[in-house]
Formats: sequence, C-alpha cells, structure tokens
Amino acid sequence: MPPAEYEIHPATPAAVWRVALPVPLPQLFDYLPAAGAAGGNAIGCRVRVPFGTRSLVGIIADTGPVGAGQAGLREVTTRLDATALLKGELLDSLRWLARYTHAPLGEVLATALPSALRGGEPLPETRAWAWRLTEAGATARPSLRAGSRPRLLADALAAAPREEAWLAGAMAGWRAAGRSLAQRGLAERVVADVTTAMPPLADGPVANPEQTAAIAAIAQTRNSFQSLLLDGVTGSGKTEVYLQAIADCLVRGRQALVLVPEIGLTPQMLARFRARLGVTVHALHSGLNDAQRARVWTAASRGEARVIVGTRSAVFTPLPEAGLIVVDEEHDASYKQQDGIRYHARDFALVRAKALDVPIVLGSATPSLESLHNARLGRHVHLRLHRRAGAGTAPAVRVVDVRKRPLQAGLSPQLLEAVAAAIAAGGQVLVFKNRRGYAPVLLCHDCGWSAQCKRCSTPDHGTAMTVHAGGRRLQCHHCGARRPVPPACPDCGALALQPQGNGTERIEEFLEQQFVGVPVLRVDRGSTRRRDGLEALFDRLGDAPGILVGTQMLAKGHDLPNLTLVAVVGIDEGLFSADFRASERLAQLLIQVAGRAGRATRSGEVLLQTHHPGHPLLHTLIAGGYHAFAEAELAQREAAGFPPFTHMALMRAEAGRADAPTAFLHAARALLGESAGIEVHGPLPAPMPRRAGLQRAQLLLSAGDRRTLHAALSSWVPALYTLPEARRVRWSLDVDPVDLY
DNA sequence: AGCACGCCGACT
DNA sequence: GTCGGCGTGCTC
Repeated sequence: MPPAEYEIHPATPAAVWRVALPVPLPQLFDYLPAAGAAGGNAIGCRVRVPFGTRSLVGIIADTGPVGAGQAGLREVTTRLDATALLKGELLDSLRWLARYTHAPLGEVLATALPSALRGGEPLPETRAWAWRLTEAGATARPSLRAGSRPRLLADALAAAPREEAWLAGAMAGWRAAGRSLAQRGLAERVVADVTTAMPPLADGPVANPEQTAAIAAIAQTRNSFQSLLLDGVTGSGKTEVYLQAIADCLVRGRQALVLVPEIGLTPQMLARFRARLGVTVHALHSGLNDAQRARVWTAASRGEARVIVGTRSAVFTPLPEAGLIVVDEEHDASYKQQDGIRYHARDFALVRAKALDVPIVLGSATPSLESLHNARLGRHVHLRLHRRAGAGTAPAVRVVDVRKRPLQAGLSPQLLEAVAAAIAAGGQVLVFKNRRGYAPVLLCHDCGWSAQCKRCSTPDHGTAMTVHAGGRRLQCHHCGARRPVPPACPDCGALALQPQGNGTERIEEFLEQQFVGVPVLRVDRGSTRRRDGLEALFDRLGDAPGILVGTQMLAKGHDLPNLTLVAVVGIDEGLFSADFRASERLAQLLIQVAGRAGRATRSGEVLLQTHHPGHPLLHTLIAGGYHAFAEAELAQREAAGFPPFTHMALMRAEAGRADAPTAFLHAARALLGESAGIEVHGPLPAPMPRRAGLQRAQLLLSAGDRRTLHAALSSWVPALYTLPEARRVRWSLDVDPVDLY
C-alpha cells in the first residue's frame, strides 16, 4: 500500500451505490452511500441495506450519479467491507453467469459466496500455522528414540517446515509430539509462509508414454488458456496426470483448483493428493460447516490456499494467482445444479479458465457427448489414454440373455453360478442394480391395486411407492413420503399384497440366504448415510471374499483391488427411456461400473444380464467400446436436432392450483411471440406432472444457434416478472437443461 | 422471495 | 365481535 500522499486521485465519492440483492427481481437497487463510508472503490463490497421492512446484505455492483426522480433514495445502513470481496476475474465471470442463466445478479452473487459471508460475517482469520525444527532440534534429531512420535515428527520437519493441516493428514498424534519437542526447545510453531517450503512432488508411479505425453501437452499450454479433454479408460492413471500438472503449477507459484463429483471426494483421494503434493490441500464439500467453507474461500482469495479440491460449488473459489483448473469425471451429472441458479460447474469452469487465461483439464473415461463434440470441433485438445496403468487388464464382458430363464430375486442361474465361482476363487463380487429399496412396486394379486404416492400421482400418471425395510414400509423416491405397508388391500380387502420386482434390499436378502457365511454388503443412499460410512463399509470387507450389492454409488470412488466379478442387473428400463440423454447416461454407467473389475493384478469379468441382448446400445458398446457408442449417439442427436447440435432452455412452473402452471406458461409463450430461429414446445405437462402435491408444467425452447436463443431470452425473461400469472406459480428457467424433468 | 395490507369465514 | 385465510402490491 503506497503512503497516502502518493494518492493522486482521491476517489470522488459516488452519489449512488447500485446494489445487487439476493431477491428474485431482475434489477439492481440504488442507495445513498453510508455516511462517511464512501471512500475507495466500492464495487464488490458488501453492504447492509434497508429493503422494504427488512434488512438485507447485498453487493455493490455499480456506482453512478443520482438519476432524475431519485430524490427519496434510502441510505445504506453499513458498509461491511473496506475493500472488494468480489473483484477482478471472479466478479466478471459471475456477471457473465448472470447473463447466461438469465438470473438476477444478486441471486448469482449470493450463490457464489459461502453462506457465512453472504450473511454479512466478517472475513475469517486464515493464517496457517506451521511447525519447524530449531537448530537444536536439527542437531538432536538423530538421538531421539527411533519410531517414537517426536522422532517421526522431527523427521517430517527435517527437510522443511510443515503446515498443521498437512501434519494432520500425515501423522497421528503430531500435536502432542509437537508440544513435547517445543518444551525441549527442539521445534517451534510459526506462521506458515506459503511461498516457501514447497516440497517437490513425492515419488509416485513412473508415468507411461501416454501419460507422459499428456503431462507434456498440459505443460505446453501452461501460460495461457487452453482446454484439454483427458479421455482415458478406467485405470489409465488420469489422477497421476492431474498430480504432475498440479505440481508443475505449484512450482510456478500458481494456485490449482480441482473439481470432483460429489461421490469422488473421498478421504483416500484427499490423502493421495496431500501425500504427493506436500502442501496443504484445501477440501470444499458438503461435509464442512459454514465457518470452514468461509475460511477456505477466504484463504483462496488471499492466495494462501494453493490447492483447492472441491465439489460443484467450489467452482466459485477466488483464484487471484490461478495456474490450472482440473474437472475430474467431467461427464458427471452432479456438476449441474438442479435448483436455484442452475449452473453447470464444468461449463462455468471453462469460462473462468478462459477469463483467467490458464489451462483447464477435463478428465473422464466416458466423456460427455458435449465434450467429445467440442473436441471434434477443435475446441479442446483431445488427449487419449488407451492403456491401463500398472498391472490392471480390461475386464471381459459377457452378455447373459435371461429371456425365458427362471429368475430368483431377478438373478439368473448363470449369474449365480458366476458369483459362486468368483467367491470360491477368493475374489469379491459387485452386483449392480439401479433400484433402491426392497421392491419397486406393491401389488394386490387379487384386484390389481398398487401402492401409489398420493402427493405425486394424478389420474393419468401414477407414481408407485417403493417397498422398503424388508417389506414393511412404503416410500416415495420423489417426495420422500413414507407410510407402513397396509395389512390388506385398501380396495378389495384381500390379503394378497405382493412386492413386485427387485431392489437392492431384496437382492441383498436373497444373496445372504444363498451364500451363507459370505459377507454381503449393501451400498446405496439408504444404507450409507454419512460420507465416511462408505469407507468404513469397505474397510470391514477388506480383501476377503464377499459380495457388494448397490446402486450408482458403487460406480466409482473406492478402489477394490480384489474385485473380480461385476454383475449388472436390471438395465432394461434404461434401454427404452423417453429422455434423450438416457442412452448416454446408461452407456457411461455401464462403462464406469465395468471399470471397477480387474483394477489390480487379478483379471476381471463383467456379466450383463438383460432381456434385450440384441439392443443396439449394448451391441455397439460391447463391440466398439464407449467411443463407438458416442459416435453413433452423436449422429442420432444431430439427425434428431438435439444437443449438442441445438441449444435448449427449459422453463418450469409449479403450483398447488392445478391450472396455474399452464396458465402462466401460456401467458409466457404469448409474450415471447414468434421468433425466427427458435422452436417452442408447450406448455406441456412435466414428465412427472405432479410432485410433492404440486402441479408441474413446462415450456421448452430450442434453437440451432446459441446467440439467437440468448437474444430472445434477454428480452423475454425480464418481462416475465411483470406477468400477473407469474405471481401464482413458482417458475424457473434452466438454460442447457440436462434433465427434461 | 418476504412482508404488509386488505377483505371475508368459524371461533373464544 | 376477533383470528386468520391467501390475493395483490411493493421492495431503491
């Protein structure tokens, strides 16, 4: 900071602060600056303002002169920041996001800030503490008892000081050991200096030629924007490529941001990053409390956090010294926010990388069709890893035709034989079934009545309740409603209620009876509540023979080196879904699940049980792999006029009153009128026309050209706020929807 | 979104 | 006679 006398232009106090507030209104609100607080650049600072009868925290988005007819402006209550909280690239990118999603800037900024800061809390203390050996400590180290905790700590500090966060991840009991060393004057606690003590990358596996080429390609682009699609089969060592690229970024004194899917951020994964990188790796995920999130965000904004690994919302982390962005499993659906501001973290990361002028790596074994399309157009550098790193070999895939075969809990004799053989050989088995609960339907065998969710069904569209708790409870997977299974049929009174179909619970129960003495573990949203629950479950299984039964949750995450058989059951519904993205999702899921087999030295087998062995999707996928499927699917999308060859925006509306959503959408459509180059479909009932007691409808817009679509939205969306019908519904606009639900 | 104001039904 | 239903208007 220069001395005051060098300030050539004392900022002229702005007459008006234009504030973005977290309200669903498409405008800024003008206030008079707080008395005596008008100095400096106000844009990006938080302010507390009176708003109607309440008090809100907003961000100053603009300043300007008092306009005509603005005599009665209210005054800002408090200026909360002396210098901007949001500035530079991040603020610019967020303004872009507000324009792109056609959402109010105030809501976008509120979404981007950690909730503590959004609520007006002061910036937290972020200083990191480190430990280092004193001179006496360095001398005395060899004489400390080998293997003791103080000796281990002294060894860890021998090369360089270590941050407490790093120590916490690296060794148990470090704090007591540190106290013990400090009492003897052998070590001391100091404020960490982020620019020093950058240990080199710890030894990892030797990169194979493909990995080496990918690392070199990223290094080549290091000083400017370039997007790279790291397209590598399961087990090909994408993480090793990320690690080396991040290490290179750290050595150059830059920050790295890594985005991972919700399920991918495991303690194992963090431990691997911490061990290899030798610096504090800051994690951002749903398990943190508000204070912890605010601390990581602030540490990043001060340049103190050098490596940030987080899920979707981590894409809003400030990166004043950015050097690299990585999006792992870029095809994963959890990157798309499905309520509020419906942003796509992968796409926003691309925008930020461009604005920051840094490379971005999108990694996946099953890239999204969007990313493959962009790679074909030359927008991404396409890096391929064809070979599994290490000893793993790709599993053999066998299709089991179950037509006319007797099934037990939905499992065929061939499948059960294969499970028995794998267990007998000392291996582990994964049975994948994309259906939670005991049975998907409860049916009366006498009259045909079935249990429906009252809040999610209409006369035309029934939503079945799923049987849970071994057949004792009914649960709706859409609204969460629960009730006990009735003792008799509510319609005819018969005692003939039967669970129909099979979920993970029933398969677990059956396998336990079938394979007595073999551990059977179920992994789904019902059985695994907490983040570490999954890890504990895997630890309990260890390397012993056993069976895992589960849903998508099993498709990635924890490495299971002893897994030799993956059995996929009940994919047939997915083969005939109406959603245009269903095929892509099913193909990705099958490849990801299959990839779990044979990751280490033992070769693996994948069994695909189906009633449609000749289905083109299965055929293409098995004969030609994911890329053959993707080529075929892209050709179909192009022919049918679907993304990524067209661009869509979906307007949803829901309300308790039956006719309100459609009435609003009709009015909205009338307001839009006819626009050249834009197709409008609807208003139509949503694929689920009723959910949690609310009636739902939607209006779909699509255009061949993105600019045409956005030009129309820019004039249309602000006008919607004035429609009287809009007040009677909850409506939202989803640009680039991934689900048409 | 909130929150206030305003006009019509079943209750101490 | 009041408490409270949700329609509608407004927020610098």
